[in-house]
Amino acid sequence: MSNTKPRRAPRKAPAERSAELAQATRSIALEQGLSAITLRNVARRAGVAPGLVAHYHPSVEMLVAGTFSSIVAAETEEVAALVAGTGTPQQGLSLLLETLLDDRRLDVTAVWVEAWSLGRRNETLASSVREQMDAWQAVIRDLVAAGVASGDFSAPDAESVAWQILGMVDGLNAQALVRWNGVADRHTHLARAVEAIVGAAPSSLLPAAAPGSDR
Amino acid sequence: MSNTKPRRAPRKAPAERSAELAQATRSIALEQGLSAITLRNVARRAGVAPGLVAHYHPSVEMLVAGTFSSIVAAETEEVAALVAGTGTPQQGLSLLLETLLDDRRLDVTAVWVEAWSLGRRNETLASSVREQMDAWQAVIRDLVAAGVASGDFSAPDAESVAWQILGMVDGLNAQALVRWNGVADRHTHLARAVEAIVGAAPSSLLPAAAPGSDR
DNA sequence: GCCGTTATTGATCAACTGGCCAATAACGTG
DNA sequence: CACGTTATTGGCCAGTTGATCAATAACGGC
Repeated sequence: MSNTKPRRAPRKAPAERSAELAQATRSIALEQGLSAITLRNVARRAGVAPGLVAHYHPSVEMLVAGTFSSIVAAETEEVAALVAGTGTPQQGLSLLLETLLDDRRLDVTAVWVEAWSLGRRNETLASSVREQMDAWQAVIRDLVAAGVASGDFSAPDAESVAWQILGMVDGLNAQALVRWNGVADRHTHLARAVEAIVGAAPSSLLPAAAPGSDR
Repeated sequence: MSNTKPRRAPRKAPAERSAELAQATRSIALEQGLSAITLRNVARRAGVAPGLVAHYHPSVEMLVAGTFSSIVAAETEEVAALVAGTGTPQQGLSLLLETLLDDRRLDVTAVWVEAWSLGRRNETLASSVREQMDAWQAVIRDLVAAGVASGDFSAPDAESVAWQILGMVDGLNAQALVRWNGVADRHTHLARAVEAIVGAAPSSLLPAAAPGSDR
């Protein structure tokens, strides 16, 4: 009753308020897209006045770029950590492909695709996009290089092959964004394609056999 | 001197004016993106008053969707015709991959990527996107099916494989949009990957040998 | 407890958007 | 030649956007 109209947001430490705004902005980007990041939208979700958002982020362009980086960097680190816990390079690469094709990451894919477009008019964002693409490529490249070192892969150029794999994954995900239920066996086909370009043995990148079949 | 201020655009036949507006809109989309399609932008480029654009296109949403379809359908037909003129399925598929990775088509790729994002808020556009993706997939699917029929390919599911190839190509192109000079040997890697998923002989999809080497 | 610092507000501004419409003028049919 | 049709205009409206700023109020050091 009494707080149906909270006239003024409680004063908070800048670090705390800044974190709140960042979280509000991230959730908007994931739910409605990067282009839904406006001073008023962010302010409404955070429960503050529009001017306060501008106070913390004098430029919306930078807020968009920072939010993009925050979202995708978190995913990169998460997947990299996941893959780092596996044994052989084949298992690592297989798990990486399986994870990236997971439908639950479609919201992040949407952010990627929108960033590619918006980067055309927002140079700050474009720079962030290139940075984050480099980070992704490095994860894959290291994995491929490890496989080459162990003799499991035979790709002569891990750098180039990593870009190629990244591009394929992005394309398949973007496609799933529009035609979510179109393709069957995405993972199987992708695994075969990746085996070919990294020079891995056929079927060596297919998902681990069904649980219980080898025990 | 006399025509520095043409007060009024000459009255033209509706079909002619409509074609002019369509051309103006297409050029804007290719140069500045689909989101630059506004009543005033189109009017300025066509040399008419903003109201006239609204007169011919009561809904901007539909104008955007129509322009998207016009641009990408032209490309699909062009490439389909090009491929239809080749001999074997291998040659056709190889030429298709080579053509689609051509840097000169980046402006069309940008339109594709933006359409994927804008389709989220423009249902008319989203519908057009699905339609044009289907058209692309059909071209590839027929090519793969022809190869299976001739015994050159062994893909069990041309439908699914075609979607996969389309996704890969789109992803690599979108990547080139941002990192235009990043990857070397894009075509070679892609050809290997496609050979694997269509079940073609190794190197059978590489570009035709250097002129003179086999003659 | 006083006071400077600053977090927070809400209004305002210019610039843009799509859509609408009365007025104008050029065309083709009669 | 007259007249109805309609291509074309330009202004208007309500909505959105990012940015700015004076006013307010809460915090923390003294």
